[in-house]
Parts: sequence; C-alpha cells; structure tokens
Amino acid sequence: MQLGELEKQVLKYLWKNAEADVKQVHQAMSHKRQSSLNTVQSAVERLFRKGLLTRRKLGHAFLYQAKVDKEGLISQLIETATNDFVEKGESSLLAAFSSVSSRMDESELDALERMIEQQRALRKSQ
Amino acid sequence: MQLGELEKQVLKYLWKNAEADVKQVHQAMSHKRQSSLNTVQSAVERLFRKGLLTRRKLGHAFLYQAKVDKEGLISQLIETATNDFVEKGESSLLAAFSSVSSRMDESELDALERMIEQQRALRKSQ
DNA sequence: GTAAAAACCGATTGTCTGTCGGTTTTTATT
DNA sequence: AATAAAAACCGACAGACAATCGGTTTTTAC
Repeated sequence: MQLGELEKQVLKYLWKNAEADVKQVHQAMSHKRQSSLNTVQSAVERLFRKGLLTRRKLGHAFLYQAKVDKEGLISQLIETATNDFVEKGESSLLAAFSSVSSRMDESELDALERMIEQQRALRKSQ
Repeated sequence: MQLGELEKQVLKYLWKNAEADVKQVHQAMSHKRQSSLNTVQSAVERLFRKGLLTRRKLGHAFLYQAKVDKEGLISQLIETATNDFVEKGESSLLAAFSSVSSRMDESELDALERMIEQQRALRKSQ
C-alpha cells in the first residue's frame, strides 16, 4: 500500500473527527495546504477505493469515516513494507520486532514488555 | 525510502553473498528475471546512491556490498512507513509495536518476550 | 423543473522504478 | 604508448501512482 502525503493527512483528520464530508476535510486541510476542493475529493476517493474509508450518504453529501484505525493501518504498512524480506511461514511482525530490538534502549524494552503483559491481561479478561 | 522489486532482489542477493560485482548480481538475477546487465547496473547504482550499498574497486569492476543488514533495513522501512503517524517525541518503533500487539497470537507474544530477555542478557554481558 | 451542490471523469504534472542503447572511462595487454 | 575489452556512466523512455484541477454528470432541495 502506497500512501501520498495528502492521503495521510486526510486519514489523520478522520481519526480525530469520526465522520466528515469532503467539504469539511477540505476545510481542515486548508491549514496546511491550499489544495482545491477537487483535489481533496480525489484523495478521499482514492482512500475509499483503497478500502481505508467507509461512507454513507447524508443529505446530499457522503460522510466519510476511517475504516481502519491508526494501529491497524500501521501494522498493515509494516506488513507490506517488510513482506518481501520475510521468509514464508515466518511472521512478518516478529521479524520486524527482531529487526528493531537491538536498536531499542532500556526504557523502550521495558515499555514493550509492559505492553505484552497488558495484552495478556486483556485476553484473560475476555 | 521506496524500493522496487529488482532493488529488493539485489539486496537479498547481497545479504547472502557478501561481495559481488554487477556481473555476478546480474548472473544471480537471471534465475528470476531476464533483466539486461544494464538494467541490473542501474538498480545497483540506485541502491548505492541510496546509501544501501558500499563498493570498492577490485580489478576493473566495483565490488558491491550491502551497507545495511536485513534487520537494519527493516527497521528503517518501518521507520519511514510509520513516521508520519507517530507523534513527535514518541518512538516510531514503539508505536509500531503497540499497533501490532493486538494482532499477535499467544506464541508470538511469548517469542517476543523471549527476544526481549535475550536482548537484555546480551547487554549485560557486554 | 430547475438551480445548486456534490460526485465523478479525464487530463496533466511530477516522482520513482525498470528498462536499455550508446558513450565514456578504465584496465590489461601488447 | 596504442588499443581492445570490460565496466561504468549517461540519457531516454515506458509504466505506476500521487497530486492537481477543470469540466461534466448526477443528485438533491425547493
């Protein structure tokens, strides 16, 4: 999956603002860039076609909504970026982890371990 | 960082074969694709310009060598793929970890934890 | 039914990879 | 030193894909 700069900004906006029509997105973009409404429309549609947004009609405009959350997208991006370097059967995610571990400092290792515990606790409770 | 298919194959080859000249790389590529020598030459040079390879002259040809290992490249790819979604000050790597954790199964969590311990042990011994 | 708004379509530009032909540079040999 | 062979380098073009936006069609509200 390849995401352009504008597309990323749209996603970030839709993570912060549950639903929005193109006009609103355009409005929000105007802080950072002076893209035309049509340009934003294209980017939003591209994201929709990529399956990253859902939409529903309300009044005379579509309301768009992020279909994946930030975490989901990041893991997807990691997946596609590293896929080709990971052997069949090997978890792309674990390979990524192993790639990165030596570059983490103590506190990061600690934080990571806490996350694992948290994750386990979450599972037990469900 | 954006890597094409041929570039990835070249990297993979150079991870398995410490040093090689363009001719050798081309030879190796010929299994999978019928790129001309020039095409391979371009890909190798692009990788060199991207800082992913080093080279030294031996005889009348450059010997190219991977400058980053697989793990380093993967972490770099994760970095660039996720950078834009990570707040300033936050570790891009940790954010990636947290993004992925909920999608890992028990055994992967275990493996990850073992890697952390291994990493800690490695550090104490050095 | 019509005007306004939004969606959709098509075209253009820019960037990046793959692709090579052709030229220049380098090296080994005579 | 002259030259032939080999390799590197240059330039160009095609194919993707994102950003861009003008113009047309469709939808909606009145």
